[in-house]
Amino acid sequence: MEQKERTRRAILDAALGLSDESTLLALSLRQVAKEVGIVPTAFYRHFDSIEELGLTLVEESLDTLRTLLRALRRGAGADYRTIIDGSVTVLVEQVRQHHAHFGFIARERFAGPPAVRAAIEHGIDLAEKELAADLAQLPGTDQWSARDREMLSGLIVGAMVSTAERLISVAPSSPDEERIAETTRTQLRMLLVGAINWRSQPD
Amino acid sequence: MEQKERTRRAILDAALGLSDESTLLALSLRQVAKEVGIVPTAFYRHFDSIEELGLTLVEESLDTLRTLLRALRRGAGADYRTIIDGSVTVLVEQVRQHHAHFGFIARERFAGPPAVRAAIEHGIDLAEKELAADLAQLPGTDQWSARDREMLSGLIVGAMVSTAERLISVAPSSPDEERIAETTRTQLRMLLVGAINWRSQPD
DNA sequence: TGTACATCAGTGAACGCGCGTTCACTGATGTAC
DNA sequence: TGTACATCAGTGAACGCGCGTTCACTGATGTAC
Repeated sequence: MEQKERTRRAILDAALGLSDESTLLALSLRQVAKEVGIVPTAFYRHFDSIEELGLTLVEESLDTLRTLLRALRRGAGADYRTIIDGSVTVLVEQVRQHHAHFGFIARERFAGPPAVRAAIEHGIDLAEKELAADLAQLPGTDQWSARDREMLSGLIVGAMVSTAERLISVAPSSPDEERIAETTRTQLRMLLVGAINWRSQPD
Repeated sequence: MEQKERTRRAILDAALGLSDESTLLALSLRQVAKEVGIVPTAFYRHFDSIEELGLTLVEESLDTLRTLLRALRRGAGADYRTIIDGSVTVLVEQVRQHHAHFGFIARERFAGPPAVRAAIEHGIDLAEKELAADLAQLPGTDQWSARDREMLSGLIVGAMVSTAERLISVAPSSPDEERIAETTRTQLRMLLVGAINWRSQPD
């Protein structure tokens, strides 16, 4: 019974690894089976199709994303600078540890099978909405319209996503990684300066 | 001679259309030939491989992107609000007219063949650098460090890219399209408020 | 604890199909005189 | 302008290959008594 779970895990890992330099849509069942070391037909003992496997990987990857957001939220309450620095550190750490998952999301978000694309878009939307709700608890933004908070949330998530996309193609603990992290910190600071001064500007 | 050019164009358009719901890596030469209405082997009279065809499409798509940036630059000199509103209008217009090209870039940026990915990343980098150079001519930012201007440029290009990605999956001239445009305008305004107040903040 | 039986993960042969690529070809278009 | 010839875009048959999926199977693992 536990052997079955191990094979299932191996299939998921092989798919994650193989799709790394292409995409789910270009991935064949036989390639995956070969990589795992099972005969092609054994694949069907675990998944109905490559697409179903893909949806499982989306869930896993979105779980990783949610873990990231939860970790960020835990840092709230401190001053802006501390929040930002901490958030970026957590982001870098997560991308380093779950490299394959973030790469998977970046790739399949626009190039995956329709059901996979939809699931990812839904997950990102949800993340933006949750962040927007959290923003309501920060001093200053609590008096904004819900719409304005969603916009700021969109900008922040956008900056995070594009940072994650950059981090993926860079060696862990490299000078490149630190440069990207520092750029993101400064960008988020600039962004929050905008948010703080928002509404005090002429409309 | 002109017939050859027409077939070549038909191949490019067919590839653009077919890759729309997958990616270059999952696209077969025979599918393209069938769509164009030629025999598979005739493909070789125009391209050596699907990948070479892909690189041609990257060039075309990046050309579209550069046209967009040039149009944006023409609007500079006016006040911020006018620049932003005009830029977003141009962006929406371009995505509407060159839907296939922007979709292609979004998809192949992370999921395409390595050479295609590299060409797209290089094109976006270039766009960011050019925008950063333009920013130096605006009052206020001209006294920033080159690094800070690159960061702001990164944020703006990032917001533009993510807006384009959203626009792709939405009907032209729809209420959704207008909603996305308006969100982007507000986001860019917030972002520029941050830029204007930058450096007057404690460091 | 030992035995008899059921379950089911993984096997291996076989299928028809679409793939990229080769090759010798045909016949329309473009050029030289 | 008319003819003879060269070029080369598109054809069609053929190849070997990897694909997803079917099926009847084997033998290890897990369960009941």
